[in-house]
Amino acid sequence: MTLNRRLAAKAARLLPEHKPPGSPGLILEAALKLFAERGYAAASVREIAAASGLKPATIYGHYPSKEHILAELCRVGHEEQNRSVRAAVLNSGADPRDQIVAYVRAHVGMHTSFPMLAVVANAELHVLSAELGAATFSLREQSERLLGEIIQRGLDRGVFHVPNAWLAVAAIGGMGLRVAYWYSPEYRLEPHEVADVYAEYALRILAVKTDPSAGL
Amino acid sequence: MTLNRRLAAKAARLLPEHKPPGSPGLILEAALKLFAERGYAAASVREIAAASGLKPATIYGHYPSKEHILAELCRVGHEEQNRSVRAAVLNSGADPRDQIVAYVRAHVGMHTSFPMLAVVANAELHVLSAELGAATFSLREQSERLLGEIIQRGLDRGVFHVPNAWLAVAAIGGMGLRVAYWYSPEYRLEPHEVADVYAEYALRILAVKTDPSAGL
DNA sequence: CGAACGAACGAACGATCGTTCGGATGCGTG
DNA sequence: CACGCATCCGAACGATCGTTCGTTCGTTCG
Repeated sequence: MTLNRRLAAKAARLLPEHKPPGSPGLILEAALKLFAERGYAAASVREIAAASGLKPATIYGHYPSKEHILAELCRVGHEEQNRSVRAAVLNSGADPRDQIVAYVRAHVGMHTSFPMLAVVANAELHVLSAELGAATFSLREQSERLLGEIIQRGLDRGVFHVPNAWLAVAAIGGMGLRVAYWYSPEYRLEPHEVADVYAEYALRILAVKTDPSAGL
Repeated sequence: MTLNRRLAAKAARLLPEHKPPGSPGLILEAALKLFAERGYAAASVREIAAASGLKPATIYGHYPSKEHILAELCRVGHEEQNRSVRAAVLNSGADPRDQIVAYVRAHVGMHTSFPMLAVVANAELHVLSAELGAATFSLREQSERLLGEIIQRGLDRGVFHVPNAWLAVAAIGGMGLRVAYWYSPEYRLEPHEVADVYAEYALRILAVKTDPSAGL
């Protein structure tokens, strides 16, 4: 179970709208897999090239540097996460409880659907220079603030009960983040099962009074 | 807030009982800081040597390889974590609820007290060969199994209510893990505050019926 | 047909990597 | 003083790193 691998997922996955056509897309996909499995610093441009069916020199015809490839992956990952949770919350009505459920479901869903993208976008982000990471930092802050605002609204309305809104953000965000490392499609658990259970956990953390007849 | 750093902590911390005297201790401490901030692959032996006040060649008089230094840090980190949670649980009586509180408090306490050690021991573990990582893997599995057994006992006794014990382990463990990345001693939050709140969150995740008069 | 162009490549650049080796230095013990 | 022993270091090893340069190739378009 606890194997000597960084994450359980074995295949890189990139949405068509985030994967440019042709060689740039192949490069991005190969880099995603290598960055996720070995880490940015331990993955060489030569390995990325080989995995893309190209030669190292060709990479630089499509990306100015190795760091730019990482920056693109981080941006894409955070963009997908931000887009996902924002859409989910907007579709969930005005009740903070529904919004939390929508947010956590989308957040966890992102980490089960794109585990490699999530791992790279979060664990390798610190490598980026302030300039190359600016877009990603902004997206990350947006998502975090959205969760914070939902929780604050729930507190103001008296439907949530936690001593510290920020600690709830950290706890709910943190447990979702970790999913990307252990989730594998060949698991006994379907993505929606994980998402549903984690959404329930989030409600419990926030001490929402639930219908006892709903059972476990 | 969301700065371009891997973790918020700024100083490496190593318990005296885990820090060998003399140069080996200095090397271990310097490597801890560099591995935590930049990652194992991005930190060079020359940097570790400079930070220890030594020359690169001297490192190899105390450790056979760079990987052995990481292996030692991972082992120390997981040993401290394992020792801490085991002691806490043993001191907490037979009630699974008390055991969960003790476990989570110790677990979170480890991540606030030794954030760099926790980050390195968890995020860089995958680098180690099966041989060099064996001791660490064993400790990690022990800790995880202990948490799983506590939760299972609580389920059997009917004091916990979750649909899936493993998902609860993942959620509770995951939210604690993440603390090491954002916690900083210069925060407004004391370590015990974080630990107490997270212990409460764990109880809520497990749907323990608490005294409503206890407030938030 | 021939000019223009983007994509891909072979080869090499300087830099840095982990690591090794032989020797210098200091110190406690005979 | 002479010795053994551990510590430390200067210098260098081969390997690999990210990146660049000049060129070749196939396609497109006038």
